[in-house]
Amino acid sequence: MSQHHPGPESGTPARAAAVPDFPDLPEATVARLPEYLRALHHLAESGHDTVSSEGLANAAGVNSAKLRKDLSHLGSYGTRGVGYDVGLLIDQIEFVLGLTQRRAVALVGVGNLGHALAGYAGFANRGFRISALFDADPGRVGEHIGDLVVQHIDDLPELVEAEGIAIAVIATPASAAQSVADRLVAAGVTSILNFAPCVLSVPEGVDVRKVDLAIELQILSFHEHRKAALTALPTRGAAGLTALRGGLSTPGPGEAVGT
Amino acid sequence: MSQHHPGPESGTPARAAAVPDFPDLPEATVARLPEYLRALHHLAESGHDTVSSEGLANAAGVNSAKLRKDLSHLGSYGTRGVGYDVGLLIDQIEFVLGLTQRRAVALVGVGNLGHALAGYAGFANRGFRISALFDADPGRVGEHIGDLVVQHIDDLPELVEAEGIAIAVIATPASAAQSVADRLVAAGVTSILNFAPCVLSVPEGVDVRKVDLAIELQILSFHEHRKAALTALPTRGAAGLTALRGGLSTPGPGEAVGT
DNA sequence: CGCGATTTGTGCGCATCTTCACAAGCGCCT
DNA sequence: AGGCGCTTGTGAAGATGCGCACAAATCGCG
Repeated sequence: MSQHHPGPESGTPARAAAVPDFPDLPEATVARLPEYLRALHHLAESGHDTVSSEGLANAAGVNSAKLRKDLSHLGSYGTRGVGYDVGLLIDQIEFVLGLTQRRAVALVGVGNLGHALAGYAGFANRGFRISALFDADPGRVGEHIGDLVVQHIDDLPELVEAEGIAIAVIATPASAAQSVADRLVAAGVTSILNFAPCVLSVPEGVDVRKVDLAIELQILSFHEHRKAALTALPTRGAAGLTALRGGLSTPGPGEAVGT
Repeated sequence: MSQHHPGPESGTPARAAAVPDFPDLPEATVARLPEYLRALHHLAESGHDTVSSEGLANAAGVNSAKLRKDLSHLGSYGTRGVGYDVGLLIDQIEFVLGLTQRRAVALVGVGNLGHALAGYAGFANRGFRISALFDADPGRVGEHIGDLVVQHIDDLPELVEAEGIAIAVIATPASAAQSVADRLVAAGVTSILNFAPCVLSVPEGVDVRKVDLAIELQILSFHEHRKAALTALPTRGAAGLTALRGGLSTPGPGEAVGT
């Protein structure tokens, strides 16, 4: 995974326009690159050297035209008539995402969810290293989780500095989240992943992404409600119900609905 | 969600827009309603009876015009010159989201993450009840978590039927996720929240939402990379760096960077 | 009873995102 | 060498979403 991106100038011919490599990608594209990356690693492990846009698009669950346009923003790394070089594309995407070196991440809040996140192998496998755990509860400080020890949140500044942490995860109750965010920012953290169900207010220049598990379920609930209304009401809707409940025998060509 | 059909006229009356209670909300609106709902409950607990679009928009972290447009899709539940009735709005949103009755949810995969999700209070507080836990590992079957007992996944069909489960959460390793999804669909589940880092293929009519924790971090990593490039390069960029790292003393009026 | 202050609901232009469709490029085969 | 089939990269059209700005509606007050 820690493959090196091609040398600054050597190797491939000069990047079109890529001055210091900052293509200013559309947000929608950025959000999909990690999915492509995961699919590419999977392909690489299966022994594929090249892949067509159609093949990669399938593996990533998107439309092939969209995938090509996304990749075109990174530069021209495909070969017409052939496809994309899997290894090269992995390197390029990892470079753009800033994953050429493993990033240190702090995790604040070692409760129910925090414990699970601290032990989640998916982070370690995909470019990150949980470098420090924090909690405000003195009863939890000192606890060992994996090969880390829970620190008191007052020690945040020193550890952020020492470990070179720029990204933090908040897994505290909502009531504590804003205060924690303030302290993280004060300590120098510039990106926050927030699992607490609340809105965070942070200074300009700090990025916040939010994951709210209940919200995801509520969105699904809406669609359940809608499906129920559609199959119950329309007189000609009987076919709809049959299709819904009966379609299970053909799990093949369905569509996964993402993000 | 599940595939819009571009062919408007033929086939089903797809454009029939308004089923009595079904406003055909834009997806973007649906995704925000839960956030409004959370903010409204918070306001209600603080004793507010009414709230202006500006106030609610602040609490939910969105633009007030956007909020008004979102709510207008539900109908006219505001009073000009006054604002929105908090209680009424809560009822309306909960109805549209299908939360008027607590929904039963199945959780498959009682590993690291699954344990945390099973114990997550946020589900219970916001319209859901985890009604059954499943795992494929016989070593885990029978384990007590909260007041539930882990069932073997072979018992899925009976319990889905008995508990009236329409929504399921997948918290298994990626390698098992597709197979689990197939079995869920076969058992009658029509909405899936997938925590496994892989693309699920499901029949039409089944909704899938995906939460990939590593992807969220990778998106943040991209922005970190970009910020680093921007502050390192421009000669006059010293100011930018100062602003970034030094802005901590004024955590007040900042903006959360979303979506 | 009418007026001004306030706030909703929405029309409209702009931006972003998606999808189609096709020319240009590449490798292979004859 | 030349033609042929395959795949990329992209222009353009369409869809969706966003936010401004303002008319319409309501309340409270003199």
